[in-house]
Amino acid sequence: MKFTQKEVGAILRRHGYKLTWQRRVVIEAITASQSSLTPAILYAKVRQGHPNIGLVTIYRTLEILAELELVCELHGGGACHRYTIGQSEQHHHHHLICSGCSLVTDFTRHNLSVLEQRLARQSRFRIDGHLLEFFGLCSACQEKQSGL
Amino acid sequence: MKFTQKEVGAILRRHGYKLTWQRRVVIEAITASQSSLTPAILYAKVRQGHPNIGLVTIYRTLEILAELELVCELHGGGACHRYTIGQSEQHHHHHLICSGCSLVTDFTRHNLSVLEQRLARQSRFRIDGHLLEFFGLCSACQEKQSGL
DNA sequence: CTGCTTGCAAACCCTTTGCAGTCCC
DNA sequence: GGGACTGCAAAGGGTTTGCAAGCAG
Repeated sequence: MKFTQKEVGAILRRHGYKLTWQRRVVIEAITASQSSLTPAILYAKVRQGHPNIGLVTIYRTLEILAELELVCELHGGGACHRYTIGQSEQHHHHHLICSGCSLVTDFTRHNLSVLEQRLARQSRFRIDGHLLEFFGLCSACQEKQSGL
Repeated sequence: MKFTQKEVGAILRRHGYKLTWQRRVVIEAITASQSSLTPAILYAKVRQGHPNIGLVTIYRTLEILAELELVCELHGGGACHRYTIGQSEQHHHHHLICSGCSLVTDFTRHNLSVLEQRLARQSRFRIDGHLLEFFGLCSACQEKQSGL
């Protein structure tokens, strides 16, 4: 399951970070969004309800959330430097990203450890991590496209 | 197999691009490198032998090479915005990247089409592509690390 | 109250663009 | 010789930093 706003806040405080209203608002915007967000988009969303927040705060909050692995950074399909809310139960999940609306769907089923072990053996690498993303068009965006 | 300098040059000309000495030099540096390169690193490498080349030319050449899919853009393990030479025989290959020296090893064995079809069915996405990278330490960098 | 946090402004990348001169084909 | 290409300089966009004021705990 994806992190809830409350969980994220609690983890922040557990790590000694203060829960300012600015951070609450940023966290709310991220957890409420089904899609991936750039700092600029997040800034715009947050500004709608809270015009006094600074862009710098967005960057600094995202930095903390990424450090605590509460958000995931996305890369594929031109989505570089976008963030989406993380998963609370398991770390090993991957993303399916819509190129149209940036909707993010998580999937966990696929296990890459067999491949990882074979690659490590063949290449003599010590493998520390991987990045797996799929991108395409979600059903809503497919309909929009065919309707044009 | 990875593209050779000659192949890249020939493909460029076939697509109507001129083969200037600057482009030759950039292509030589990329094909000769076993690792992934940022524009800045590539610029520094090329400058060693050719101090008059401009950084702008590096960017413009990389743009063309990326468009023709002669180089691959890497993302994982903090390697965002790095490039490595592409593969001539098959398009479907993935990368194993060393976090220490940026060495890139290609692998082709793994087939994601089964997973892709299942995901497409479950999510109702039309899947257009994917990104799969592994990162870790190559054997040389493991030895360096243990020697410290 | 104390020190972390914020917002502003400025600094600081990295990357792109405009333009006159150059060079490949 | 002509049009694509290059290099310089400047503009542009995104991200980070310094600092005084503000606020959570």
